[in-house]
Amino acid sequence: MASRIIRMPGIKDVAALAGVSASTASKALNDTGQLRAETRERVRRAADQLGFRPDSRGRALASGRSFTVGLITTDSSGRFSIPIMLGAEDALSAGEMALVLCDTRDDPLREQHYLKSLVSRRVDGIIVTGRRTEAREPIDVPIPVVYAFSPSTDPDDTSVIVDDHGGAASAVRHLQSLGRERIAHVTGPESHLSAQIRAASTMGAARAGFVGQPLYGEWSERWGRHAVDVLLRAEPTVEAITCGSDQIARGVCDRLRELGRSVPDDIAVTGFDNWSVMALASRPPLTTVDMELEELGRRTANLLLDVIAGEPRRGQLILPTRLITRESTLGT
Amino acid sequence: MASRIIRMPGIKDVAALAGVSASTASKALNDTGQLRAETRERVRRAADQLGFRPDSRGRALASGRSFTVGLITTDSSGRFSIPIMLGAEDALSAGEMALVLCDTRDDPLREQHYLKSLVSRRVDGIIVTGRRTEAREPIDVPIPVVYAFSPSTDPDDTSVIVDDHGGAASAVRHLQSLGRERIAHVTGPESHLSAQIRAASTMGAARAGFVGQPLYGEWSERWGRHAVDVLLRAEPTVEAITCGSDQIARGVCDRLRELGRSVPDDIAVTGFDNWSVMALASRPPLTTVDMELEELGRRTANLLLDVIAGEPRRGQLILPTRLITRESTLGT
DNA sequence: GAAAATCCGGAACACGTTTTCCTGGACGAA
DNA sequence: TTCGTCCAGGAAAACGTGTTCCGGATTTTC
Repeated sequence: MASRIIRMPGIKDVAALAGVSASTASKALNDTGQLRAETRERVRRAADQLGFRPDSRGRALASGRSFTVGLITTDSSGRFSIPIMLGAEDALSAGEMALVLCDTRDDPLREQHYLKSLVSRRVDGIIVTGRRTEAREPIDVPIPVVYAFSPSTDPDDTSVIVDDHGGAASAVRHLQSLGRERIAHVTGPESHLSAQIRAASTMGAARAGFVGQPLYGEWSERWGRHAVDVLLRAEPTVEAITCGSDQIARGVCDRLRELGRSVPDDIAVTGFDNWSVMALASRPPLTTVDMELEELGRRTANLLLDVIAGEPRRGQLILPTRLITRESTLGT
Repeated sequence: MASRIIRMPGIKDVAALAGVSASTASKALNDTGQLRAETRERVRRAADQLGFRPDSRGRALASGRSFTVGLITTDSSGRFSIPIMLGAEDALSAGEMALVLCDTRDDPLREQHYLKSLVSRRVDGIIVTGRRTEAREPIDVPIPVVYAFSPSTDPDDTSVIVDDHGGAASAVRHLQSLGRERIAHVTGPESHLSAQIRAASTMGAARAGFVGQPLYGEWSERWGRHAVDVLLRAEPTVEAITCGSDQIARGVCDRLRELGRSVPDDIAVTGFDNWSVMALASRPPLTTVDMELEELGRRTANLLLDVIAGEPRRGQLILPTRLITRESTLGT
């Protein structure tokens, strides 16, 4: 149990114990000013002895910075924003920055509430992230902002986004390198930008080998299973299916197995997301495109630190994806 | 783009614009002291006009509180701690408290680092949560702490935990109410406390109807599928299988279907977690035990607020689970 | 009409740190 | 000796609030 709270030692207590003034103690602990080495050491020992931790509220006030950044996410369930968050937190904690979490639950009112709160806290910067890859309206605050995953509609804002285009193309090229030419694509709702981009990019990379039209549906295993029936009826000679998500790909694999088609011997399958609970549990495990969201979070945080330091990097930074190859294309 | 950062208006700017002193402005905005209504209104208008947001660093310093709580989690992937976190954040944001996120990634060194950082920030309180239900060593800080999901080993600490016992029993009672008596149990590693408790509780509730021994394995679909083979060989007359997780239950359903057994007509199945990506995608969708982790997060946060307010609630608070019934026991 | 009560608002301080400026002493050079 | 230089450390201000105390002005009471 935490001992009864008395009072935490302040720098004045340290100074008193070391027999110096508060300002001298500050200099000693921060390696600044002109002090004898012996004095520095004495102050340090006093600080250690008292378990002194400088009060960052005072420091924040004096330095004009709060050493805090806010993370605004609209994605409560967090499939995408959680890894981004963790990456950002990782990068920030290295620099003694803290990250305060604000989940708006897609409610504009809550978003306003959080923005006011963050401004009130004089946060050094804000990271904005969302569930979709569609550009979102920028937020209006007199504080450095970087957008992650969902870019700002203002091209002058700083955004870090996933290379959906390259990701989809990499899956196709991988299949082609395995000798598969006749490629189909099953993905989510056509209203989703990421579905559109992945589909367009797949068609572009597959060129003449692309069979039929992209099959738009929903981001679910059920749709993946159903799409297989639709596809095989129309295009029985298909050699590979790239999917817009791992969920869809898993449904595709399940249905193919039920129909007695071997994956990948008869038909190779790829997913998108590298969502381990889907990609690894699928039978067979999925070759899939990893968006490297944690790295995206790290990059976003570092970019934000640059902006805070006064080196604004305007525009969109597009991060590469990584293709993870597994049995659904390689076999055992 | 955020307009160039000039300087945020302080309370002195508001005061100057309203033609009063800073202290008067403070009183006007905080509804304290003795002021004419007219003066109050004038100050408020000035504040609005300037878009004044009080600097919470100053406020924190003056009030002795930071209006911030830290959340320490060891669970980077976040299956369990994410909903807890969101619930806590929800409860805290209502009280104008911010939540700073600290993911230790199970590294004691990082944990120490974060603790120092939180103490430095003079956080008002700390929530500690983990991946397992095993009790964990308490943290040593002169700040109010509440443990969520993973209780503290010190029974005098405040912990909020899930009623694994009641959850498992509720699934069994549900099956019994449907006329199923011969019940088996498939769960995770015996080394996991939650697996042990759920198994013991299942056996206790099933009484004479319990068939064989609990099947311990791993938290995976693969194990669920395999366990079905083991179970049916030894106990062909089983009427229902309760599982220690939704992943296992999904594997069980898949294997039963492959073997031509109908769920639930031949054998009913229940899961644990209500992890929607498993429970809803399973064929059929799973009757399962929801641990209500978001509510747990909310309760934890509110408890912490109580402790901060000086009303310590010692000991373990065990929150009830909720049984979600779906087709895997009810049929269509 | 004078004393007392009431109301309004300002000055000063506290919170904990960093930073700027300044002073007193030691020392070397002329 | 005297002046200048350099060094070690202290005093005070600054950051932005909230709060306590106090004085002046207005109203009430006798």
